[in-house]
Amino acid sequence: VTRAERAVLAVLADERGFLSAQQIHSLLLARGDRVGLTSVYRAVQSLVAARVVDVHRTSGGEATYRRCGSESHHHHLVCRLCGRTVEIAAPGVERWVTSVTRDHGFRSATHTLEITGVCDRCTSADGNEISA
Amino acid sequence: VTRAERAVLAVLADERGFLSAQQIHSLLLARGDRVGLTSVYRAVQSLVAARVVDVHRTSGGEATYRRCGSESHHHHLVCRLCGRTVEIAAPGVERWVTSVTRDHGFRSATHTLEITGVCDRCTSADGNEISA
DNA sequence: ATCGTTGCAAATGTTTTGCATGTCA
DNA sequence: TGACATGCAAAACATTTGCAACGAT
Repeated sequence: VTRAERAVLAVLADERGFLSAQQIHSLLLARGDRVGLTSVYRAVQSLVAARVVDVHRTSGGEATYRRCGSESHHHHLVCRLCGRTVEIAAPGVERWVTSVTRDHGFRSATHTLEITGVCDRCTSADGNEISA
Repeated sequence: VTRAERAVLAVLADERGFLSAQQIHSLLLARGDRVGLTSVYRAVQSLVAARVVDVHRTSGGEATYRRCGSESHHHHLVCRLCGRTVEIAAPGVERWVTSVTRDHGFRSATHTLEITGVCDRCTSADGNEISA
């Protein structure tokens, strides 16, 4: 557990949305933590590997991060207008993936499943478009 | 409707998966179409704006594209060593996605599911390790 | 002394933009 | 001619890596 990882977690603990590495870095500097951008990138990498942090790719292509609600395997339902995210457990999907993978002779399989749509708030708030 | 747009659509018409801009460009060259990479980028941009093409961001951060409506919806099981790909139909997963999406009030949902592993050939061809 | 962490600078890879040229009505 | 499409080269952008210096055990 490195200093940079602790600092990144401290920032993510305060924020409930997704933050990009650069935003995390700016907030760290604002707090007075002197951590390099490189270390922020390295920290989020290992936090993601440790399943402590979730990644989400914005439509602009940058990776954004937030603290996981749970450390077990789960998937995301993401609103493509406002970015609101719901964590979803999918035991049935996990079982299906495991069996179909084995049926085809594959080993060491991993999977990613992401669902994007428009959430109820954005559906009713009509005319709202992505601005950024 | 520009020449580049027509060329990109022609490539996407043949492929049912998602292709990156660079893959589209390579396929165009292979076909004999002389189109610059820049024009491919500009073409997919306007095709996306026109809602003729769907975008998907890979976990690696690159944008991939496919023709809209060509939703012969299936998923891929990809060997991360040799690249061999098996197409998989997953009606159960589709149903689950639909219901969980609706339960959370989301509309216009799309999903991507990717499974990667090591296929039987690569497992038996011993000594092969992930190099990248 | 050793080993892991740090951060600068430089490299990488994707995508965008400036600009001069080509093309077609 | 005029407006637009093209493509090269260079820029912009997020991210990764090389490497030398640092700190703790």
